[in-house]
Amino acid sequence: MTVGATRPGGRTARVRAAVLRAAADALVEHGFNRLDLADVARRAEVGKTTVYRRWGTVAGLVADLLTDMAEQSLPRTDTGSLIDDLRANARLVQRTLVDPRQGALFRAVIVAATCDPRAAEALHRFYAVRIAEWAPCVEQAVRRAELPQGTDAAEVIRAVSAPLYYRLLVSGDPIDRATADRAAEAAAAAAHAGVYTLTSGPNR
Amino acid sequence: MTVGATRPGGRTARVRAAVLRAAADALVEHGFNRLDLADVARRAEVGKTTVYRRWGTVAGLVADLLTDMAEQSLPRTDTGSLIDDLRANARLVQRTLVDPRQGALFRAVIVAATCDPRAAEALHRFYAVRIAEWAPCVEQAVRRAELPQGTDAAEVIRAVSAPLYYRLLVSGDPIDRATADRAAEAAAAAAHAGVYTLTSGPNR
DNA sequence: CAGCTAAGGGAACTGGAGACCCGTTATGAC
DNA sequence: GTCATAACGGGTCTCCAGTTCCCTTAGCTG
Repeated sequence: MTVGATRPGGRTARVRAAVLRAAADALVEHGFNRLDLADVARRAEVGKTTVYRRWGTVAGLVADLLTDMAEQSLPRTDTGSLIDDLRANARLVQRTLVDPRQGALFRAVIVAATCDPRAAEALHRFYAVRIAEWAPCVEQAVRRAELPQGTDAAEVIRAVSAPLYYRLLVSGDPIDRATADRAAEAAAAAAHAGVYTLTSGPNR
Repeated sequence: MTVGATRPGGRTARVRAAVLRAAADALVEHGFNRLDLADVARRAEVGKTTVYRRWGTVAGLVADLLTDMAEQSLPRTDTGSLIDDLRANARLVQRTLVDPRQGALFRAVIVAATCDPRAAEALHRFYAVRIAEWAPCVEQAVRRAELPQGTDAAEVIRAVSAPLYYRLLVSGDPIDRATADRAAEAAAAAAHAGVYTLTSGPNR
């Protein structure tokens, strides 16, 4: 029974993988708003109809791509020093955004998120996962009494990435290693000053 | 003579103003990638052909809109205290991004910049102007010896905005007044720590 | 291994964004 | 005032993204 059950085996998964890979390629080449689902289908060697039926719109496809991206994660460093961990994180983000393929892909998915609620939700989940992954290095610094009690770990991690994304999307300034290091140092300095404590304001 | 001279008088300027206003309205309502130049023409009560001829593409229109936006500027505060100036700046940005109309417009123009080089250049000019406008309050703090010599004023101002734009575009977290104040305090703390000095790294 | 059906694929169709043509209007020079 | 022409505007055409139709293929079940 339950004849109407879904059928996730073999072909379906293969098609999804091929289409997502093709979608990433196409996003890198043309960007979000020049993306054509027929082109994605051609690259994936899959029927155009299939792409339209399963994902419907460009934004829907990007949302699925983001869900897929959230699942594959990079291990964080754990040097035992807050500033070194933050610098490692900043440099990882910097390398990602500067990389022609990855950088273009991130720009594209961020654009998609501003255009479609599903893509936005997928993007926010993606970053929530990434931030949660790196938060422990701040929590450990608090436990080591390197940072004030009650420091918002997620907020510190966000503070590291923010200047890099700001340059990528807003100001257009170059994103070099020095920028990444400065972002990490700024976040550490602000955290030390107690700016990111949850309960109260800064204790200066 | 120079009969072939351009003709910027009366009608041309009126048309430009009407089209730019209509474009902003349409961007706020539909966002960048759902924007239709024919729809803009209708709103501006202007011929569709005119819009296509003068601006060509959606991105070109947005680039011109940004040029126009860069010209009208808001006066900055000058309280005589770095943290108060930065807080005022942060709150101004916060109010702008949270405002339904302004927030949507900024999202749209940032999206446009990721899709088109001309729009990107216009956006970067826009922010260069805004940052240069607020840099003096940091320079004064340096002169008052509130901040280390050689502090990169523009970088401090960017640091104030970055967390707010990061939330708007990337993480999707709410952008409230507390966020703005924290951004200002973090930038001030990092600047005090010497993170933004041009010549060397941090002097901690 | 047989058959049921979920999922994929080819091809024709359609609607609307954007390009083009050519007549009309208003600006600026004299 | 009048004339040359830059700029506007309505109507029409084209082309392709997205939809629909219906047939084919391949996963699961027993």
